[in-house]
Amino acid sequence: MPHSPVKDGFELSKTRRTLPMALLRAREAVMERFRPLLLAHGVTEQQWRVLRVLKEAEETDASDLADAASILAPSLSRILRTLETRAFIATRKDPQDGRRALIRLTAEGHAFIRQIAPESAAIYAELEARLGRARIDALLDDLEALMTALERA
Amino acid sequence: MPHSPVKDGFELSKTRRTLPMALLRAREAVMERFRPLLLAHGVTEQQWRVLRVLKEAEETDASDLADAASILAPSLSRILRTLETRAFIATRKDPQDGRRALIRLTAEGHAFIRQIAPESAAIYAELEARLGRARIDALLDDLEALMTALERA
DNA sequence: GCGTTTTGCTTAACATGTTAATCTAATGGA
DNA sequence: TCCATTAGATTAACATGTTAAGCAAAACGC
Repeated sequence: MPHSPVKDGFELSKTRRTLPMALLRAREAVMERFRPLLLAHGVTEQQWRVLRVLKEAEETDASDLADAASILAPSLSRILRTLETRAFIATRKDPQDGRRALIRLTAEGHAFIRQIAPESAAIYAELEARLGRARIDALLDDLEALMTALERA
Repeated sequence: MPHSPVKDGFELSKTRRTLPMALLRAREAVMERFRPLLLAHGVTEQQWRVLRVLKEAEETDASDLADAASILAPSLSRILRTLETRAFIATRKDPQDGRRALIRLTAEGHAFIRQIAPESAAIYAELEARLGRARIDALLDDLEALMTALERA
């Protein structure tokens, strides 16, 4: 029994023992291991997320991309501009809907991902080795369940 | 069996099914509920974290504060300037170590927290009601364990 | 069909995240 | 003591987070 929850329902919890803080710290502990790799290749964490999502989809519009990468639309606008400058992505207007922007990886974008993927996968494999695949899977399931439970107004 | 992990150890996982993404999305799902409150009171999430940490400590130096609030030193410098302008905190030099800055809440800072705390606690209580106290505690323990397992070079 | 509303995206403005550089105070070593 | 090193904090520069506006295209209502 590692904890003694002393709370009457009207006070703030200990900051450290709250979902937002715990999730933030845990994520930070994980990301810490990937940052050197990303920095060495000159991409931000968010740019890398966008590239990975694009790799998993042939072509997407900005909204789906933003949702899949968990990036807000304004940030995505800037990121896409950057990635287009580096020629990693190509953009076109949706012929069916003039408002939508369709985005896809270029050959350079694919090549860039191929260049980083092995190291990234190796880091993740090291995480799995240290934490255990089963524990990670269970945690991912729990997080998924949490989000499902929170879905609705 | 909700998932079929198809991975040979040399490819990237599906972006959505990774620890960084899952932790980010879960945190976002939780924070979403607190944002309206913080916005209404004119504080950012990070400023609120700093205030809460300060409330739990009589007086701390900037380093401990940054660590406890999971905020990097450069961000904390700017945040403290803002909070000092609003007269929520007071700063002084450590007499024993001229490099350290000691920070504490002012009466206004305490009053501000008292003003928001009930609503914040209510939102958290609603989270607990929806997710179950047991599940949240288990998740917090798992996240703590994850960080412990990742501690070391 | 036409004006209104909604949707997809971009800009703007300000706060924070992130890395590197800087500056001052304390520490260590000769 | 003196100098080099280290530690705590700030500043700088650029990218992203966040909210609010703005803009054009599409959908809606009559």
